[in-house]
Amino acid sequence: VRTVRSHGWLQLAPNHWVDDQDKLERVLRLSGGAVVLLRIQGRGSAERPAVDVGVHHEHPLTDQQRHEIRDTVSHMLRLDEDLSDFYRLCRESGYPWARLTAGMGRLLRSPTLFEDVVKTILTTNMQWSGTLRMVSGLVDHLGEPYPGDPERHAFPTPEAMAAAPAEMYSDTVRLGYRGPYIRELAERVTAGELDLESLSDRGLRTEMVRKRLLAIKGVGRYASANLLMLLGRYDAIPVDTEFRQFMTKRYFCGAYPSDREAVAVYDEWGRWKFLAYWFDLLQEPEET
DNA sequence: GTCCAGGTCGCGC
DNA sequence: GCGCGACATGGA
Repeated sequence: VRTVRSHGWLQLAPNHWVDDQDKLERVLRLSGGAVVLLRIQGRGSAERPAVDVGVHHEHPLTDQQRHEIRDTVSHMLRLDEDLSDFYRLCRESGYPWARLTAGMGRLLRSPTLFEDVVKTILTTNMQWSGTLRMVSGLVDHLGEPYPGDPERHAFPTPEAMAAAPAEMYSDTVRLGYRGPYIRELAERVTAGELDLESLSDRGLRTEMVRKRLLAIKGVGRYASANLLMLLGRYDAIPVDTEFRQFMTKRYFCGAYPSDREAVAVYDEWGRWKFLAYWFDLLQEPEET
């Protein structure tokens, strides 16, 4: 479970991790409608990391398409995020994070916030296997196929998800009570009532972004904190069963702390609370 | 069968 | 603000 969690987003369709090659594959639908297959692989050293992106497409790519892919991959890997302040705090605190090296801490995210909101809602009150099943169902049934291998699909657009009949969610993908939440979200985004992607604006105040996220049906405290984390705002910790379990064991000798007490452990980390927790968790020896 | 998961909503207080 | 039951689904 811990291992799964540490690579969680990597496992959610249409992401596909090729284990023996340390490679991330993913079908991507470009804004113009072209559907391509990306193969993303790390390269270079720890000091000078680099990323190779292989693009598979029926036709030669235009410059605009190249730029879009470059921007998308950069967004997914958070190559533009500056974590140097967090690394500095780690050094200063003397925290025993021996394995922590520059470059860690860039948790994978999706090309769009829409996709991440959908996925986050599908993690709530659900075991990981259920999340995998539902996300795969959405991708397989509503995502556009990649022409080179029609078995593979992109993540569905809000339009495709809004246009799908309600039975698709209840009977085929079987989202349970989350179906109406997901459908309403897709409808509002499609109708232009809700501009999720504008929430990526770094100029917005975090409180403001949180408020907008909480206004989405199906997004509560945990989900909003998780989404803020995906947006590069680490001051809130998604308090879930995993967090509670870890904190109980790691800091409270098996006695259940309140959520408030547990979160307070990381108070000194200020706007980096989540990353502090994250590395704390990763440091913990793996179980089986 | 029963319990519950990487919670949230809609109540009533 | 806080406590509580309901909630679809599938896995343990």
